Amino acid sequence: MSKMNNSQTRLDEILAKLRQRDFRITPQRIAILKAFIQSQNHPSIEQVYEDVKVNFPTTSLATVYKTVNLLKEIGEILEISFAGGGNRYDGNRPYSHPHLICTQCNKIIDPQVSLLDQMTAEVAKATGYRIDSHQVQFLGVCPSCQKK
Amino acid sequence: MSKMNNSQTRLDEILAKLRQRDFRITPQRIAILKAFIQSQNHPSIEQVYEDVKVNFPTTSLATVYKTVNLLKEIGEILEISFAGGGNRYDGNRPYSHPHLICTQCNKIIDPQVSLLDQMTAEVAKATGYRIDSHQVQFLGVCPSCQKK
DNA sequence: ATACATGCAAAACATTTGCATAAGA
DNA sequence: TCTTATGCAAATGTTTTGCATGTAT
Repeated sequence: MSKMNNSQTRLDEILAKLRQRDFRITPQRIAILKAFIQSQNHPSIEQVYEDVKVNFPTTSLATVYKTVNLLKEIGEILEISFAGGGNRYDGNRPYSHPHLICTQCNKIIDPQVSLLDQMTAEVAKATGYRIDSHQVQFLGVCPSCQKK
Repeated sequence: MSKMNNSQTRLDEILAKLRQRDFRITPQRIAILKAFIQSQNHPSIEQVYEDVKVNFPTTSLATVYKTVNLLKEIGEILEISFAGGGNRYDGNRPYSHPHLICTQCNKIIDPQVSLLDQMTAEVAKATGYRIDSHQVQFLGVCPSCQKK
């Protein structure tokens, strides 16, 4: 199962969902979706905009924002907010999951965190809150930046 | 040890740190500090501004922002960012710690999370990152809002 | 007395909105 | 054809900045 096939599958899934909900498939939306799906680097709005403009120079920033909001509403994109950085987005895994952010090169990766469910349960039990989602960010320095 | 004594102690600590670093103690800074320290509710900038204006009506929003930046720089205030909400601040525990946010009434509390250190160590070991801090937010509905 | 802080207004950003036009269904 | 999406520009909201004045030290 190649990366390209995964990307194509994911794109088709989202397009199907848009059709199903009577949203229109436009070249701009396809280009924006591709930018999100092909980026493994949790891009910012601005990065997606620059990326889309390469192949579709007339696209406006407003359309990128509108599309991002649409994708958030249908649950196909995850917004990552953290103190000290602008918003970033994950179009590949649009459900709550932890991120590990290098504060020097701004790279973001998705670590495996086996204790997270247990931790969430602990908090829910201790406080009586119903917990719907979480936002877990670790900030640090990646191996490559540590060498510099 | 009463709450008032704790507040006074915390205020004195921060004032000492400001003096030590040759920042000036102004009535506005004291009022802003008190607003942060007395609020148990992780206030927003706007809330602090409104709070300060009650006793000090000439204070400007710019001064609140400048003071917040100063307090962040000297490490005496923690900025809490999360998707779907503006920034909030914690002037009482200015070090990384988890928050539990009610998405209905916007109340924020600080739960005990015993597994967090272990989780952080797990991530550092698995990825090779040096982890300096974390931002852990749980989003849900508090017991009181669940009843409504 | 002399820096530094304040407060105002303007500027800088980020994001949203209104509306005429273009284009997908 | 008919409605929705786009793109522009204006509006909104938030945070920062420049600068003259006030004030802590």
